[in-house]
Amino acid sequence: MSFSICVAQCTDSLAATMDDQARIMQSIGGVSLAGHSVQGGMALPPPHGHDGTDGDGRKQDIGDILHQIMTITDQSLDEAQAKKHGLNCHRMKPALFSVLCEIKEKTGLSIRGAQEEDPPDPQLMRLDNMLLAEGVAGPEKGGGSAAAAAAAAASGGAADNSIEHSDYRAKLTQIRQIYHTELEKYEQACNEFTTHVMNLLREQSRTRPISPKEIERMVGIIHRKFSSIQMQLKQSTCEAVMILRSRFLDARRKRRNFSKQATEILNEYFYSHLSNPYPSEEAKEELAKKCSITVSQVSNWFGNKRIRYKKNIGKFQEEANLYAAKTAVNAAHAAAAAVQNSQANSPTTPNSGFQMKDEEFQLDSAESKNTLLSNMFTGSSGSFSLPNSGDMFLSMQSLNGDSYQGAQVGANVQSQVDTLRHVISQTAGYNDALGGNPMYSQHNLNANGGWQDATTPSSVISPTEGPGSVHSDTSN
DNA sequence: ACTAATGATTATTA
DNA sequence: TAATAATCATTAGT
Repeated sequence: MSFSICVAQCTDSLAATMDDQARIMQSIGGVSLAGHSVQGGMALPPPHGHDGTDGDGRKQDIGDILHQIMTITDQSLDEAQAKKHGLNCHRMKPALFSVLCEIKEKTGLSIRGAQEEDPPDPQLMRLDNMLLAEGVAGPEKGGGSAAAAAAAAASGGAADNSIEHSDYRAKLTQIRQIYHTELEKYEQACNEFTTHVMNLLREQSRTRPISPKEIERMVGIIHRKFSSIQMQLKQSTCEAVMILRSRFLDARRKRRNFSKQATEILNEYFYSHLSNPYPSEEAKEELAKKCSITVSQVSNWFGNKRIRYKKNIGKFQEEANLYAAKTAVNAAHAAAAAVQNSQANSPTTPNSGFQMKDEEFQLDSAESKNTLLSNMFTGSSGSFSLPNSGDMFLSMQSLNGDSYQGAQVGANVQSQVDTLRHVISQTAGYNDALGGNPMYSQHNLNANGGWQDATTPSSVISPTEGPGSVHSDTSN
């Protein structure tokens, strides 16, 4: 028992100085023997047996033996081996052994309640889960930083974003590597230590009674000690990951403005779908591809744009006009191409896709304006009522704006557009000419309330109210 | 330096 | 769950 305590203490010191195994290994021999002698001292006479009643030579003999045991560690290894051999062959050895067995029996220090402790430590589980989630533990995913770098290189504009990402991953890999090497080291040390202790105990079992169960228990103690060290490692690894993560999150706040081209594309889509600026998932993907940004960036952009547009429509008038004109020109080209091809339902040019969309947009916006008008008259225009009252007529005019665009396109095209419209309306859930993607989300149908009320796609012709007009809203 | 613009994040909502 | 609204933090124009 005392021996096991000593070993446990040793493992404590081991936790402190993992690197100095040899020293610990050595010390364990010394301490254990010393501890043994303490226990022996309780039941047996002291080494030199100077109790006055000592008339018996046997006791002297035992005293000598114990003394030798005590001093065995002070001698060199060879000497000690020889002494040990001598002791083992001593005629008193079996007697001493049986005495020890008896003592052990009496003191009842056998393995009691070996407490098969295996309630998985909740904290350890938490740590494990977190490490697993963060990709530190568990299977290596992806090609690590190499794959990240490759992806960054491949995706052009998105590289900026990925560079930071790969940086993060590189650091994570570093942590991961350290974690694994340390874990391996611990494992190895644990095994070495266990075998060492087991050998030691087996060796000692020749001089004192040690049951296999005790050895097992000892191994259990050692393993528990090592797993507590492991937990420390896991804990500090978790901390490191958390720190890295927080830094990365901070870094992620850094932003870069999208390229002019990207904003152009996004704005084009936004203003040509002003009545329902909610791109479907597919549309988002396409926009993301075109702009070399991620889908979530597209979502962010539209979220921001919608809210900012709605907040201060006046401010965006100029922009709206600009893009409306642009799309009108596009539509004109597309329509012209459609006329030339006179193949309304098999659009092959990229522009024809736009043309269709524009057509749809115009329909939409006309409708939305109508609903808007009725809403306005019933007095349900919400926060925009005051500033928009002036825009009312402009909104009406913007209906003409459509026809204005049509006029721009050319009256002769109008009939063709009409046939197109027919084709479109006939083709239930028609697809985008570009990739067969449905460019309109279902929001088209059910988003009337929120957006269209607030939105007042104002006149393309008249840039009436300047940006600084009296919109009650005060932007930051 | 100050401010507007803008991309991203967070909390709330339907 | 996606959209909104508010807010943060950086960029960019003056």
